[in-house]
Amino acid sequence: MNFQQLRILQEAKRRDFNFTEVANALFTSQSGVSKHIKDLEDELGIELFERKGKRILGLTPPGQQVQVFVERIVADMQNIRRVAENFANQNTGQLVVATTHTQARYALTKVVAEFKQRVPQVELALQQGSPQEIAQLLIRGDADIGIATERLTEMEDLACFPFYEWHHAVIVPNGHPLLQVVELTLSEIAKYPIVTYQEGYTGRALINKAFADCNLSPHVVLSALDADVIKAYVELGMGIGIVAPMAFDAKKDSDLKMLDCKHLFATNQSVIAVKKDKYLRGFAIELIQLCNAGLSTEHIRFAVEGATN
Amino acid sequence: MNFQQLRILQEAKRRDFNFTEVANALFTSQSGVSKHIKDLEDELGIELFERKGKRILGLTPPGQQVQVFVERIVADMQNIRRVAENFANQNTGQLVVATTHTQARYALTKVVAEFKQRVPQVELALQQGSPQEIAQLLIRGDADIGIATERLTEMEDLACFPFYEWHHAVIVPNGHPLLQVVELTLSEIAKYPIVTYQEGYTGRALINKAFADCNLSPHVVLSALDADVIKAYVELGMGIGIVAPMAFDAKKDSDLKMLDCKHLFATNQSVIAVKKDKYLRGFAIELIQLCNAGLSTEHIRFAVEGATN
DNA sequence: GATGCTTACGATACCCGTAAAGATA
DNA sequence: TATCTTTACGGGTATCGTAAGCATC
Repeated sequence: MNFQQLRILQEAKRRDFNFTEVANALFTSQSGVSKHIKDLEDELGIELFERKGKRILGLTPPGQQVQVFVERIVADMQNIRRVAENFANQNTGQLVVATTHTQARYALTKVVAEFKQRVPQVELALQQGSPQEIAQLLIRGDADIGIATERLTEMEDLACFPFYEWHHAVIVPNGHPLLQVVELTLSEIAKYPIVTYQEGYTGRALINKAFADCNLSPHVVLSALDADVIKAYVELGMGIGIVAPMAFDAKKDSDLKMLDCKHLFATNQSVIAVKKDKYLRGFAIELIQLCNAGLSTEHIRFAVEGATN
Repeated sequence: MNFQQLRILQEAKRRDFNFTEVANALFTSQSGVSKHIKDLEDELGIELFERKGKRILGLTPPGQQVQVFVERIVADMQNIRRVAENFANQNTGQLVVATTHTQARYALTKVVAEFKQRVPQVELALQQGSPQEIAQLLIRGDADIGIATERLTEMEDLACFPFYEWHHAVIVPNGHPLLQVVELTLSEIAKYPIVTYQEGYTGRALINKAFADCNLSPHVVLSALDADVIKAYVELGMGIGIVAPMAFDAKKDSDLKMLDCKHLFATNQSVIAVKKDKYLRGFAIELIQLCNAGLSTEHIRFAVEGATN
């Protein structure tokens, strides 16, 4: 048994058991992959892959159980490398932050600027995606830190820390009749066509829920991934927008007005997430603390690594 | 990075950083050990061992952090092997049960007999030791299942299941004045010289505590590891014995009488312990269920492996 | 016929062990 | 001086990649 064999096992599952792709992904030859797997199967005395002649269909039951440990071994190897890098080059390296457009564009700008000033040598990569994609990236080990508003807290394998709370706000073009309304209500809002986030993004679920709880079915004429798109269409008069308030800039968005709606929508909790059992380099913890200054290094490490026991 | 290097790291810590011993333990050469470590240090770009010239003193801080992951990787390799064996040879293999004399001699006899009948092919090894030694064996992965009365539940890295409960009993030679006493009390017992278990064994702590709580300081004339020794000296008239009741056999021990003392000593809880994150083979779970029929396979697996998340 | 797994084989690199050298107590 | 680590070197083995063989779709 050696590491290459385990890496191949892991990659095989991720590449849908196509050994050719596995070989490419690991920069080696098809035949090597094939042989490594055969060797491992011989050594263990069991078949790891379900075969139909020379076609691989999937994992056998023992193969599935083995896979669980393989994943952890490969992750731990990376942890060892990360520990070493952390000591060898204190403040150089790569940090991959998986996040949504809203966070990257508005909430994280200050954090990123501050981070770059503190550890300029670190190559910071903002990887954008949906919350589900962010979770995937974290769990597969392709991203170090995930930041989003939805779904991350539900994942068993992620450790989450609070980032900040916010409420959706309504944006309307200048001179819109809603600006005359004294007490804004959901039914008032529902009278107008709405432009807001796609399902699964930036608290859209809470928007749906707020209306559903009042038995209202608003007319969403357009949904988009980010507030910039939403604002553009609101400016065009396609409807009123429901966005995250940090996306509104009174100066730049002078053609629009924002209406506060704290009382109408439930609280959104943006969170910072990390895969459990992952070794975090010093600057990764620094970034988390820039997001939430109340988190001590010990607390973060314990939540992430202490979960082992 | 390869497995041999990690095995060497692990063994180095266990052998107090004597590379010569490490080489012997792993059936390889000194020089190989040295080179492997150097290679790994070069690859990681850090020193793992604190050196004074050519003398190894211990682990560097990064070395200590690396060690944590090394331990888990090596354990997971064994888990993979165990999964494979479990599927390859359903009911053959080895099962190491670490336990104390009391459990091995009295509580486990039925369990072992039943187990041998069910899976005769499994080589069952009863490894005797103190509760502390049992915990060590489990944590180092040298034993699969631990059974004892003390200290195992306190260990963070062990998953524990209840086995059975019991209370200490007093044994006296035939015709002993204590047999005339109607209501047995601790102060009555404390009048006589006592023969009982050594510190750390078979609930001795609870015996001490019971007397201490009553401000009594009994005269323990002899302490021994097991009840057979204790009974022998009670028969010789050296004093009265305090033992686990399962050690008393009215027929065989016809020279002795047992006095029930449920009301005098606190309850002892015997437990079955397993190292967390360890893959248990089918017959290991079977043995646990023979000890405690109320435990489902799923419950056991979850307590041991599910603790990962 | 195209894709994809397996087997065969030769070159290379890696690992191991013997032996000598260097360092520490 | 005895113990223990490091370095040097040669033999053996395992790994890798090219290429050919052969199922599956």
